[in-house]
Amino acid sequence: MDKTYQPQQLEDQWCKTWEAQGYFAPQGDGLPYCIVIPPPNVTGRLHMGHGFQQAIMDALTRYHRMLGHQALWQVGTDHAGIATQMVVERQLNAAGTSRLEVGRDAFIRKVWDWKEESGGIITRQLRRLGSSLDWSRERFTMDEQLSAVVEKVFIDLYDEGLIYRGNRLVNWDPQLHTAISDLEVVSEEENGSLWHFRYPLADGATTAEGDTYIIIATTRPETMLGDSAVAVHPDDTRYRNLVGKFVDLPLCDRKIPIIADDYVDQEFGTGCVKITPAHDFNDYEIGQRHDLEIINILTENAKLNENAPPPYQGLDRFDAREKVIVDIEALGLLAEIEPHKLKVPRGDRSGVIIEPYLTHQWYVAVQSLAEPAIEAVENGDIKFVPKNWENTYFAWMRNIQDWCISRQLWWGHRIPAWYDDEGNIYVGSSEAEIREKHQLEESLALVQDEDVLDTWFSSALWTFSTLGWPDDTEYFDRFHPTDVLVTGFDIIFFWVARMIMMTLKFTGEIPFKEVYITGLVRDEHGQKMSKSKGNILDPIDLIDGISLEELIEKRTADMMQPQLKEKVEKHTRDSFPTGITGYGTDALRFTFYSLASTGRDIKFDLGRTEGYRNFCNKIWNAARYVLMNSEEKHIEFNPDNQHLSVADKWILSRVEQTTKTVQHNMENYRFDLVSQALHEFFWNEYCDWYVELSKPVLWDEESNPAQAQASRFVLISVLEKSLRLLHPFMPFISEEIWQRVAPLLDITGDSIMLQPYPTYAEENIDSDAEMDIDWIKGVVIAIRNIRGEMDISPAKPIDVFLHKGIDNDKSCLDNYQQYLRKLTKLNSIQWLESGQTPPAAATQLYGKLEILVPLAGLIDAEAEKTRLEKEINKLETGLIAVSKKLSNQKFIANAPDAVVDKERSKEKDMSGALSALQEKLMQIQSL
RNA sequence: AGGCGCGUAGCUCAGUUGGUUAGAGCGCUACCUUGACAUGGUAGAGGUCACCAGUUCAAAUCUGGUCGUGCCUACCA
Repeated sequence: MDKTYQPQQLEDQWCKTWEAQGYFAPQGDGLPYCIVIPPPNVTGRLHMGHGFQQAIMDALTRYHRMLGHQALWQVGTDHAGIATQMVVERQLNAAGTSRLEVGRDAFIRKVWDWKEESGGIITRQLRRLGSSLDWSRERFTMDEQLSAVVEKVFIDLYDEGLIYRGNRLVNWDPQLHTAISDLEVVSEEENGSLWHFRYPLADGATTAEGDTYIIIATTRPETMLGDSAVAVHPDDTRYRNLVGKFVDLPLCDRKIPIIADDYVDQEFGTGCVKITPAHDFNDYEIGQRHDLEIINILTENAKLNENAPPPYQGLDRFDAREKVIVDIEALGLLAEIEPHKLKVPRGDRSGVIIEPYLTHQWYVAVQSLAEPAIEAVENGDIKFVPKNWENTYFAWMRNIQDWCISRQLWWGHRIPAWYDDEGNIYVGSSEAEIREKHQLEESLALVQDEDVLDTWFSSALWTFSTLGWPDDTEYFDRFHPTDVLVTGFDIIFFWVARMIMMTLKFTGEIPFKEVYITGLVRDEHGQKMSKSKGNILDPIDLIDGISLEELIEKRTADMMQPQLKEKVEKHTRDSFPTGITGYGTDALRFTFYSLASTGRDIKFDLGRTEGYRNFCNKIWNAARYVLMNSEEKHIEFNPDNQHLSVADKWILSRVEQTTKTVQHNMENYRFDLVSQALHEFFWNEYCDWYVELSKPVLWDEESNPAQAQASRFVLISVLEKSLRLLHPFMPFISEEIWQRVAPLLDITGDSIMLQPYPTYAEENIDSDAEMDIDWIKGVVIAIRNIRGEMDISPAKPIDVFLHKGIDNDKSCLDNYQQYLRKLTKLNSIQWLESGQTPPAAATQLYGKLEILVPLAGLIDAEAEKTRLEKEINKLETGLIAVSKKLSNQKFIANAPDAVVDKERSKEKDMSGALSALQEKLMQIQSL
């Protein structure tokens, strides 16, 4: 083995081998265990959030596979309608053409080409992470079979009346020319203005105060051209007399009514609201209530249409706004311009301001679907982890709106609906089928709906469509409901809720038993990672490493807003002045686990990745040590208990305890605690102590061959077991080392990933051994402490005396002297009987036992004095706290006996130690 | 405006049903290349657990409030 761990060399090869051998497919006849992957965008790239979630799903899958379950991690990708279409459109634009120019069929062919070309990127990245996905069952939302399910679901829901076509206001993206759902709109606070316009009262009416006009306020002045009323509150005495009268709408040559509606807030502005039913969701509602005219003044590009007065027709909405303001001012009707903060709705893809826009769209009536979906979580069939996310789910589900599922795109599942000349709607799987079903004449022309379905519509069917429902139910029957869904809280509404609704509706089953909601990975400053912020990290770059220049190039390429380039470059140079070192997949994965606690934000800390790369190196070198000491040596399997040293028994006990901790925390999805337990065990127990304790035994084999052989066996078998414990989290290094270690134990098997996961066996816990090793550690640390604090060269052998100990201390010294000698470089260690007088020395305590290093020639009495004083001081403060507690009668009376006893013995130990140290201090002072 | 979360060592975070002298990693200081590992070893410094009340024999932990901070939902034109 190489002297240092070099992940790049071994990871690639194992990815390929595992997959080629078919290890990722479910095997055996154990309990089925299934996770479906949240399908990433087929033409996308992996980001840190993916990396994090893949790491978790892979750990779960590998863990269950090793537990003997039939583990299936179902893989697949999503067609990502808008995102993918946008990319291809941009390519066409760059080539000087456009979607409309090439036409629908050719465009869709181009998208498929792009999918073929780029679709492999993300799946290659997934493989690099070591994800044990069953690639033989890879699915794509636009596959024939999945598309058939989409179609069936649409038709069935339509036939049941749960899908309908409606003409209402939607969120319209004027750049992408499509409707989007409420969830795809992000509203951010921005600075704007509130314009106050005077609307003259018609027919000589006046307000209560005698004004001939009323003042309305608006943040979108151009919409006044579509006003069809002015509303006031019915109780508002200022305007009560005006209700039923009219205003002359400026610039429009139109009279519009003044209506009363309690939607109006009397306190805000003047208490008069202009009502534009075609361009505002609230106004639309009011329009419905009062039967107002709906005047659409925009085209689908958000330019003013023929319903606007001629001077404005053809203007862009923002140009129209400027002109309206100028014209109103010219008429002397501009009362005031007030700075105003408002929430501006923007499309999450395009970033442009969304317009409420009246169009025909398809909707799912979700009310009846929502009820059972709520119940499934209420009654515990589906559990969220952490549980508090259930509140978020309930809050949304109980106030759910019908789902707009049509998108004015070309890339996606085309809506299976046809229209005749008279606008009749026919829904079915094909034109031919519809003609037959409805007995339509050949001469009747039918035209298919131009639109496609929201990508989330097909994603909602993902658990059952990927498993073969409804025709090929072998996998569906075995693996559905799936065991757990691993996803981020940002898509609880988009995806999780919709999956629950659709799956219950169509299969009668829940889609998954648990939903593990992960935190969101943020950058080192806690900022959300996004392309426009330029703080995106590609997990592959942390694995392989990347130079600063390449990273800048990557982050600034293909930006939607090129003006941000400079900022992104600077930010990148500040964050990674020397680029990023490659840390390997195992280190990256372990970082993710260590950060996977219950919080909702995960600040990614590269320092931890480096730490875990070092951990890998530690594992690597511990294995080197084991192999170097085992090669060409006789290994006695299952040695007789009598030949096991206390260290052997101890490490066997510790690995057992670790197994228990891992198991317990895996059940609760506490990957942070799992990784902590494994790290702690392997580094601080196996490497720091057990390996060191094994040295004196192995290096002195002649004097006790049976014991050396026993230790060698324990050394190897605990390493082997540790590798199995580690494997779900660090698949590559564990496999690489296991391949070399397993043969020493005559373990047959081609891969660690198919080996059994260690399970807890209480009989291996040995508390006597643990106590004795604690003694050894305690004494060793005491001696090292004196060395360190007294600045004694590690190279200098020293003499140690033990004094005032109890019987156990004496027998421990007798039994474990060789360990002490090896670990602390002793010249001699001697037991002083109670009658013997110790020399002047530096002192440490282990319980009652005094560990003494004589001053002679080594130690500065002043330094020891300072050290003792510090120690005494610490004890005194501790003792005061304990005594105070014990002198409190209420404490004695109320606290459980165990707690009181513990405090009592603590007091005894502390005061014993205190007086011992005080005595030592006096001794030193008297020198 | 409502809802949720967070505030523990310089940094990133643990702390399970209230009972430890409050922990880990990184960073920092000193010493050390000794036969697995300098991607290392040994020792050490560093926290009045945001603040204020309350419950309790006992609060980082429970309750209320304050301040700070982040997110989500709904929005006033």
